[in-house]
Amino acid sequence: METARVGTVDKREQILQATLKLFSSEGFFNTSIHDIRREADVSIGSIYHYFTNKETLARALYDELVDEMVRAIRAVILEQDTCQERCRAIMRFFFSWTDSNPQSMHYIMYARHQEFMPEVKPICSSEPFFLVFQVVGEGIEQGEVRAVNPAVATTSLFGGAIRLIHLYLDGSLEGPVEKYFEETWQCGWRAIAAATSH
Amino acid sequence: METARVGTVDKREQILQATLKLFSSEGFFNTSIHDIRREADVSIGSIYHYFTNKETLARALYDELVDEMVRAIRAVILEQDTCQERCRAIMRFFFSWTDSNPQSMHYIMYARHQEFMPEVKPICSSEPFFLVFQVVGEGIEQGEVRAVNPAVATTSLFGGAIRLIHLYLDGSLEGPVEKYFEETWQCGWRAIAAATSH
DNA sequence: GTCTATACCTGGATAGAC
DNA sequence: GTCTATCCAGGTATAGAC
Repeated sequence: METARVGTVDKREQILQATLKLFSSEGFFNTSIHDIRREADVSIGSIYHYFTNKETLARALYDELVDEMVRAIRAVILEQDTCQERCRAIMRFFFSWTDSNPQSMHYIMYARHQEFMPEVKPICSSEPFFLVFQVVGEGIEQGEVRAVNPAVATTSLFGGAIRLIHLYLDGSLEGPVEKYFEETWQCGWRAIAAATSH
Repeated sequence: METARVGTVDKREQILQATLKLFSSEGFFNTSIHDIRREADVSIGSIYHYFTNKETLARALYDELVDEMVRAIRAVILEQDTCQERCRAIMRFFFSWTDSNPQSMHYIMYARHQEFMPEVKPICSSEPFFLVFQVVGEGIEQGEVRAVNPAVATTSLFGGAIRLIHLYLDGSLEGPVEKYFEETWQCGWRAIAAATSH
């Protein structure tokens, strides 16, 4: 962690950036260490100095991005009070992050992580999704959300947004994706809102 | 196409079945031709007799499954009259197909096809999804569905279902997935139904 | 049409100089 | 810490017998 940061950007970060670019556009398996070496403009030796192998590199990148997402969701939960406000802010974050950082979103949401990181839990049962699941679960308890299965409620609320983001990341939908936010949110919330809420 | 089918199951089919099993569980890149050879209990020579290369094999499997899906959706469209009935039947098909044929569903919906079939269109812009898109679009024109962006309407209606199916295929949700159908459908339709419809 | 044996090469990882 | 050169396994695809 305490690598020198003298003037030039540190190499570790350089490598991670190149990796993100290539993994998100070409995929893990279509990206060789040699490709990363070229893109990052470092030597193979440096890559293996900072990361023990290709999988570790993928994993480090994944963990950083998941962490970033978790921090954002946690912040939202602290700032907002009701389930509705929290979910709305979380969905907005997904949209704005997609526009500002499509590669990160692509890598985190789209890649089949288990195919190259056997030990990692599927993204849908990882921490960010668990947080969202909890928020929705509380909404059910409070009566803000209709009494349906919590998994169904969560997927029904966010499924549309995620699907739309996939469509965009695929190139099947023109961006910026934020312009679809309001409508998507309205649909999602309508799907699960308790009768009193709308 | 006109391969002999004398008594024993033809080898082409044997190979496709083995491929489906391995690709859906291990992924395209983690499955070698040798693995397929072993699983299908044929020789490498046979595989290359029926398929020019690994990518062609993946593609043939993909095309067959997409075709099956398209036929099912087409049948639904013929049988049902309203947008609501059609969408409900299509969603039901997704759920029941997931239960009866999880490997096919996994391969068709989950794999990052573009990573190994560069020329294939992303699944969300492929024919089955286009059919669904059309059905929803007509629903908007007929006033059955609220006047929102058609892409938003389609993803809002089916996003929850697809997400839930992913969750199940990931092993994050216990099956059979059909038990979640009714609730998921209600949420999905509620998301986009015109005011008069419910 | 089916098989085995093998050619060939990509690409992950290491060695070791600086 | 950074680099280049190199090793070597694994995997796709082919050759050619039967």
